[in-house]
Amino acid sequence: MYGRQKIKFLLSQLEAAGRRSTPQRHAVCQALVEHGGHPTVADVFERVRAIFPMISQATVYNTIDTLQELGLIQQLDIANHEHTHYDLDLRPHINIVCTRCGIITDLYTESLHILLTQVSQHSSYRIDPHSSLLVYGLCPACQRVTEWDRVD
Amino acid sequence: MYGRQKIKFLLSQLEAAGRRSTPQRHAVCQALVEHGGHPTVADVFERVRAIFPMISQATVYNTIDTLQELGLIQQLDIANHEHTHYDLDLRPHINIVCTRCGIITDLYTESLHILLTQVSQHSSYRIDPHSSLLVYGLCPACQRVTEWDRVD
DNA sequence: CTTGCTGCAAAAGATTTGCACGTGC
DNA sequence: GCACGTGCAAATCTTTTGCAGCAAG
Repeated sequence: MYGRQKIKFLLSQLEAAGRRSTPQRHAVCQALVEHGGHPTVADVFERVRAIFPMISQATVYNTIDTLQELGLIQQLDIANHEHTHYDLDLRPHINIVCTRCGIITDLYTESLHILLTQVSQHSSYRIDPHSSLLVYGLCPACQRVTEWDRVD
Repeated sequence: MYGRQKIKFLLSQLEAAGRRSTPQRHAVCQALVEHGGHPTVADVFERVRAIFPMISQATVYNTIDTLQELGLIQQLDIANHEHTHYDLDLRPHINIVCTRCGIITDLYTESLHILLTQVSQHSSYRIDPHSSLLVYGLCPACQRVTEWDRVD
C-alpha cells in the first residue's frame, strides 16, 4: 500500500477506532507517508507546516501517539539519536542503522522469521508478530571514511 | 566474568585506554556490576550514592559514557522507557522486553548468529559483531493480566 | 605543570500537560 | 450539549555543558 491509499487507510483506521479524521491529522498522515523513510516528529512537523503553518507541535505529537496506540506505526528508539523515529512499514523487517552517520536501511530476510519463532519457543514471552529489529553497523560510505582515519 | 573480577576488568580497561581509575569510577563500575540486570543511569546513581554521597550525576553520566565509548558496556534504547538502559553482557544475545511492565529478559540462541550472518551477507553494512537485539513482547505475568482485561 | 576528573549549577532540548477555545456529531 | 481535537504556553525531566578546583602522572 502506497501514497494516497496509505493515507486514506490510516485515516479510516482512526475513524474505525472512534477517533476523528481532521485536516490536521490528514496532513500528519500525509507527511508520514510522503517522507518514505523513518521520520521523526521533527521531520513530520516541518513537512506539515508547509500545509498547515499554524499547526502546533502538540498536535503532531498527539496524532503520532494515537497512530502508535492503534498499532498503525511503529516506534524506533535508536541509540544515540536525539529524536524518536517512526516506521510505517509494519511488515517484520530489520532496520540496519549506521552507528556513524545514522542512515537507516530496511532489510527483509527469512531468518528474521526463524529468529522470532525461536524466541517464541525458547522464552515464555508472547512475541509481537510485527516485531521489527534494529541492528547496528557501519554503512558502506562510513566504512570508507573510517578506513581513511585508521592509523594502525 | 562476574563480580569483583568484572569490576577490576572494567577499571583495567579504562587504564589501558589511558583513562584514569578513580574511586568514583570504581563505585560506578561496582554499581553497574552489582545491579546485575540492565541498569539505567538513575539506577546506578542511586546505588553509587550509598558509597559516595557527594558524587554528582555528571560524574555518573561521564563514566558511563566513557565505558560505552570503549565498548565495555552497551546502550539499550527501549521504546517507551524514560531512561536509557545499559547492558554489561557483551556476548551477542537477545533482550526480550515486556511492552507492558518493562521487564527485560536475556536469551541466548544460535539463530541470532545466523541472522547476523544473513544481515552481513545481504547488506553492504559492516555489522557490529557484539550486536544485541531488542525484541518486544508480553511477559508471562502480563499475559495473564491482559487476559483478565479481555472483554471479547 | 599539564592533563584529565569531579562537582556544581545552569542550560539545552525533547516531550508532555493544563487550559481555553472551537468543532463535529 | 458533549466529547474530542487543537493551539499555545508553561512545565517536566533527562542529559549535557561550562567552569573552577583538584588530583594524578
